[in-house]
Amino acid sequence: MFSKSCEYAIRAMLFVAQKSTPEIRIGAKEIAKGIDAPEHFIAKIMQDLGKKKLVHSVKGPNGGFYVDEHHLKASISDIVKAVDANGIYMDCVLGLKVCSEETPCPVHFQYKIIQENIIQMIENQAISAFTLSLNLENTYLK
Amino acid sequence: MFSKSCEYAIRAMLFVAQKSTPEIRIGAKEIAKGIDAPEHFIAKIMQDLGKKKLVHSVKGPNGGFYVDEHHLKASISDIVKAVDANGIYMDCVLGLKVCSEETPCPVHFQYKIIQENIIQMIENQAISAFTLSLNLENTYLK
DNA sequence: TACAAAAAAGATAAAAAACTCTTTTTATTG
DNA sequence: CAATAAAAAGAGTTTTTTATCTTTTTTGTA
Repeated sequence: MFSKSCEYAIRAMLFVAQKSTPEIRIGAKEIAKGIDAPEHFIAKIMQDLGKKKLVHSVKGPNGGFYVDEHHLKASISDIVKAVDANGIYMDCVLGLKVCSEETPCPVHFQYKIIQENIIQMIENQAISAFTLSLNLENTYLK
Repeated sequence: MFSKSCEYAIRAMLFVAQKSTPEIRIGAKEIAKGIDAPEHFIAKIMQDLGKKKLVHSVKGPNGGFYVDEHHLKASISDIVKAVDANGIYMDCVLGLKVCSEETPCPVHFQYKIIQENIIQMIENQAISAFTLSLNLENTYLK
C-alpha cells in the first residue's frame, strides 16, 4: 500500500511528534532506534520531510528534528503525499491507465469504497491525535 | 497494494477466463495485447500461473492458455496469494514486524476494517463472475 | 518426417527501491 | 577559537522488481 520509505516516514513523524518540542530535538539516530529502522535511511527520509516543511530541523550540537503546533495539525495523508505522491488517490488497483466510472476495471466500484476508507484513515486525524495513545503505550511504532 | 506482476496476473487471468475454452487457447501474445501489458513479461507470469495450477497451458501449434470449470471457481485472492504471497492478509500497513490487537500500530484498528474489505473484494466473487460484465463491455481490462 | 507454432526454461538487462557511506556545512559549547 | 555534534548534500551500493532475449522442448500438421 505504502512504500517502505513512506512507512518509515509516517512512523518517524509520529515518533518526533511524540518526543520532541521546539527545545528538545530528536536526532536521526534516536528516531531510527525509536522506530526500529535503518539509521542512514531515516536520515535521508527526515531530510526530505524537512524540505517538504513537515518537520523542522536544527543543525549542530543539540540539533535534530522537531515539530511545532503547525506541524501537529498535518495528517498522515500529508506525509503520504510528500513521500509517495498521489497514487493512493489516483491509481487503479489493477493498474489500468484509465479507470473511471465510464471505463471501470472489474473491481472499480468495490475498490472505490475501500479507497474512500483509506483516504479517511489517513486524512481524518491530525498527527497530534496519535501522541496520546503512544504515550499511554496503547499503540506502538516498533 | 498489489505488485505490477500481480496486477498483470489478475487481468491476464480474467482475460483468459473471458476468451478461452478448453478448445480455444489464448497465446501469451494475444493476452498481452488484450490487457495492454509487455508480452514477454506476461509469458513469464502465465508460466507461473500454470505451475501454480491456476490455468492450463498447451504447447505447440494452436497451443496457449485456457481455464476450465474448476479454474473459474477460483477467486482473485487465489491469484494474489500465488503471485504476491500472503502480505495482504498478514502485513502491518505501517510496516511493523509485529502488529496485533495487543501491540497495535497507530492505525491498526482503522486498517483492520479496510483489510477486511480488501479481502472481501478479492475473495467473494469467483473468476467466472467477472466475465459477464467484461463481455457486455461494462468493465475493461485495458 | 520436416516444419512451424507455442510454451518452458533459463539467462540477461534495465529500472526502481532500499539502504549505506563520505564529505560538507552549520551551530554549540568549552 | 578549537573541538564537536548534528543535519545537508551527494555519491555509491545492494537488492528487488520489472522486463527482455535466447534456447529448448513439445506438439500439431502439411
